[in-house]
Amino acid sequence: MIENKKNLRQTKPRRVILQEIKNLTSHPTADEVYDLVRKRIPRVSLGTIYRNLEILSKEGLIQKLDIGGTQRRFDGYTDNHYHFRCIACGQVIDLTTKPLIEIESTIAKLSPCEILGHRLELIGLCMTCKPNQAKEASSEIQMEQTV
Amino acid sequence: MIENKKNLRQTKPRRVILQEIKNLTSHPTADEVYDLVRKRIPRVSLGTIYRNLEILSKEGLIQKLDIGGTQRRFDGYTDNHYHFRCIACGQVIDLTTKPLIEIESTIAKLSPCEILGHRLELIGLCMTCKPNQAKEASSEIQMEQTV
DNA sequence: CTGCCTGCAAAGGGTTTGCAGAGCT
DNA sequence: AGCTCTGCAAACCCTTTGCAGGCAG
Repeated sequence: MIENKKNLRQTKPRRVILQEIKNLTSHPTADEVYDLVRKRIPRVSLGTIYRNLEILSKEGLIQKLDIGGTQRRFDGYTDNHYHFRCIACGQVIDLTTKPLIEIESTIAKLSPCEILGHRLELIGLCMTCKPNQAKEASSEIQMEQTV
Repeated sequence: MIENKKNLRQTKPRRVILQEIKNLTSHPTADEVYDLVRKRIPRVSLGTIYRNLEILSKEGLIQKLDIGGTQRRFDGYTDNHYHFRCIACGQVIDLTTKPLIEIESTIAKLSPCEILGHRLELIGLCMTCKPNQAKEASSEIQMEQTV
C-alpha cells in the first residue's frame, strides 16, 4: 500500500466492531454489525460502522467481500478463501479448500490480460435447505442466472 | 421454472433493449443500456429499462451478472462463461475458457453442501491499463481485498 | 493541545414501485 | 376490449458525507 498513514486511534467503537466481526464465522452486512455493536455501545451510529469497516478492511484486519447480492458483506477471516452461497437462504459459508492457484495460470495462457487474482463462489443448497427445497431451487438457479 | 406465464408482449422498448444488449460485447449497467436505448426512443424511461432487464433475464434472453462492483451489469451472451474485471478501469471482459467443471466436483468432495453452480471472476489489469498502472494496481488489489 | 473520531442528520447513488394513460394482441 | 406495458415521479434501500463537539495520543 502506498499511503500507509497509520494514524489509527484505538477507539471504543473501532475495537468493538473488530471484535464482533472476528467473533463471527458468518459474513455480516454493515447493519448486522451495527446491531451487534449497538448491544454493547447503544449510541453508536451506522455512519461509524461504515467508516470503520472501510478503515479496517484497508488495514487488512478484515475483508470487504465483493460477493453477489445487494448488500456488501464483511469477513473477519482474512486469509484468501472461497465462499459458498446458498440460493435458498442466502447465507454465505467459508470453504476450507485452499485456493486453486492453477486456475490463474490456466487462464493466463489464454488471455492477454495480466491476472492478479480471482474470486470463486460456489452456489447451491446448504445442508439446512437441501432437504426441503431441492425442487424449487433448481428452478431458482436458472432465474438467478448465476454466472 | 415454475411460473412460466408467457404473457410477454412485443413492445418497442423491449425489443430495442434486447437488440442493444445483444449488439454489445461489453457488460452494460442499466443506465448504459438506458443511454443506448434513448438514442432510438428518446422518451423511454429508466424504470422501463429496469423492468425489462429483469423480465428479459428471467426469460433467459440475457444474463443478470452478480459481479463485484456497485452497479449490476447485464450480458447478452447467455452461455455460461467467466469474466475478467480490470481493477484499473472497471471494464468486464468475457473469457473464452470453457467452464472448469472439475472445480465443482473438487469442492463437492470437501463440503456437505449441494453444489449447483459456480462463478469465477478473474481480476487484474486489462491490456490497456497494464502498461501504465502496474504499480498503483498492485496496491489497489490489496485494498480491495478481492476474495 | 492537536487532529482524528464520533453521533447525528442530510445527501447521494442505484433500483423499485404506484399510478393513470397508451399500446399489444 | 382486456390486460400488459409505459412514462413519470416518488419512494426505497444502502452507503457516504458535512458538521460540530468529543476524545485519544
